[in-house]
Amino acid sequence: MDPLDELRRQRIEKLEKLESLGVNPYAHAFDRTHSAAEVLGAFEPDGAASLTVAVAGRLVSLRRMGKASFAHIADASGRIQVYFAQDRLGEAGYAVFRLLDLGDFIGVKGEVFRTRTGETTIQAAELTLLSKSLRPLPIVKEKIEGDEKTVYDAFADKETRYRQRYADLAVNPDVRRTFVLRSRIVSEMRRYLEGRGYLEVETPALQPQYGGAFARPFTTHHHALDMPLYLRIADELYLKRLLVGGFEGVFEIAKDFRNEGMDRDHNPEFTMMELYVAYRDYGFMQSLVEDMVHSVCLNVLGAGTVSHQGTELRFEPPWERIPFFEAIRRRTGEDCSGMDIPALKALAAGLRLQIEGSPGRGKWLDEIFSQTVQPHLVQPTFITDYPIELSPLAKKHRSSPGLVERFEGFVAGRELCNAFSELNDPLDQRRRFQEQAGLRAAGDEEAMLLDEDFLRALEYGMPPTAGLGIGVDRLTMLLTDAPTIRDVILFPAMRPERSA
RNA sequence: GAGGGUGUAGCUCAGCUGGUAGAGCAACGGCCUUUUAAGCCGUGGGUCCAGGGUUCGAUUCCCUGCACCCUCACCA
Repeated sequence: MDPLDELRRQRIEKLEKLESLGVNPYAHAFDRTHSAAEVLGAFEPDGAASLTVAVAGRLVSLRRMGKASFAHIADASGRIQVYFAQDRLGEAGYAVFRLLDLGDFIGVKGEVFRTRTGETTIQAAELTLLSKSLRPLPIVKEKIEGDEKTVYDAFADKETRYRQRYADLAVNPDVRRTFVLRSRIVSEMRRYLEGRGYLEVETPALQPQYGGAFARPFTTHHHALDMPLYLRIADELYLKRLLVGGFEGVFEIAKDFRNEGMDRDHNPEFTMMELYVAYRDYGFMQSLVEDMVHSVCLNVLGAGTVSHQGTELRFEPPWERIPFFEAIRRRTGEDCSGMDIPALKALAAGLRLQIEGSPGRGKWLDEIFSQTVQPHLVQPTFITDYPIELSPLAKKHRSSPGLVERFEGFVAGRELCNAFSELNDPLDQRRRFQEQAGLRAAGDEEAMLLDEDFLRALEYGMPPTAGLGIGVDRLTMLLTDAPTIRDVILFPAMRPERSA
């Protein structure tokens, strides 16, 4: 027999014994009076009144000693010790206790006391089995000495932790904490924006034509309409349509899907917050971003700085602003702003950079930037005023020809956000799309598609608008000190498991 | 996509130069009513990732495949 099956069989046998004792191994509900943490907070060892509580949780440690035992149960708030003694529970109750396994969910009712060694503990007067666990969780022993917590043989196998996140969460409280923080980060962003009058909206994830970013899409097929559909790679073009419609400030927090490589910064589906506001430009948006991110950091972590992978990141505004070409000049000593493709190619060769195919000027510039500048952008920094070739949806710079009013925020060498004064000139937008069509014809699979409906909307008229996209996963990585995006996505994309 | 690494019990890991595998925890049985990595005595548990090859013999050496991890590339 499969050894795991043997462990499961033992537990099923116990389950059957429990049923024969009249115990329902899968109860319908249990009324709690306290969480584990609340018991610890409420108990006054020297208080005159006794404290009787009902708590529920998963059995995570067990020390059996004949007719009395100690155990810990864990709920979302933490863990608390429970003392099971036959003379209190009765023989029938203790018989049920004997059939419990680590991992079972139980409810316990009883008086709180303090043990000889000083640990606040519930003396179980009643025990209710809430859910029998049939498969051994990698529950681990812990030793707590003062503030020192030692975990023995922690459940650490990354593959299993990602594939079976439920087990990871059940066993590793720090993982739960990360996802609580993620929720608070999103919640704080939402609160920040709602407090300033922005309207949260939902736009299509299934789109007849994708756009708003450079990426290959996931494609699917609508049977009833017998037509291809694409999962969105960005929200941008739909949100801008809403400004045509008269909304003056909208945002959307949603999944985007990009059919590309995966690494520690990329998951094929990821969460983006996009924001568009009328009558504003990218300068306004810079202020908004630095203020919002600082505010989120402050409200979620209680400080405006965070330690990320050993580096202290300081989010207090203002963030440094460096124009794109200036940033390259500082790193390479070269001013690329006037360079044509051969000159850029020569510079790239000098830097030992290579690009496959026959890239355009934008691609060369981007490559030079991302190799020479980006890794050095550790503290929050805005790179501003990008070359127009890189930004077909951004408005031309008001004073510098060849540039657009665009900025990207970088933190810890990673792109955090992308924003611009939105292009609202429909004739210019059409020309930019046509340039993209040219790149596409030349083999650039990620070049943008011309979107006639979007152009129609722009022709009706879109007010001057500032737009923003922030990577929610990346922001979460920064604020939770996560080294990889997989640590901030509950169920990250994985190759299929070998059939078990 | 390239290079490197890893894959052994439910979990964490040993296993030197080839001779069909060990530990701790978990599990099972026994003793134990204030323990806390509880303790003591005993027991069971393995397709050594998969498939080929070399060999008398492969967990070990070679090849191929798969998964995961790291670095680089791609993904601006």
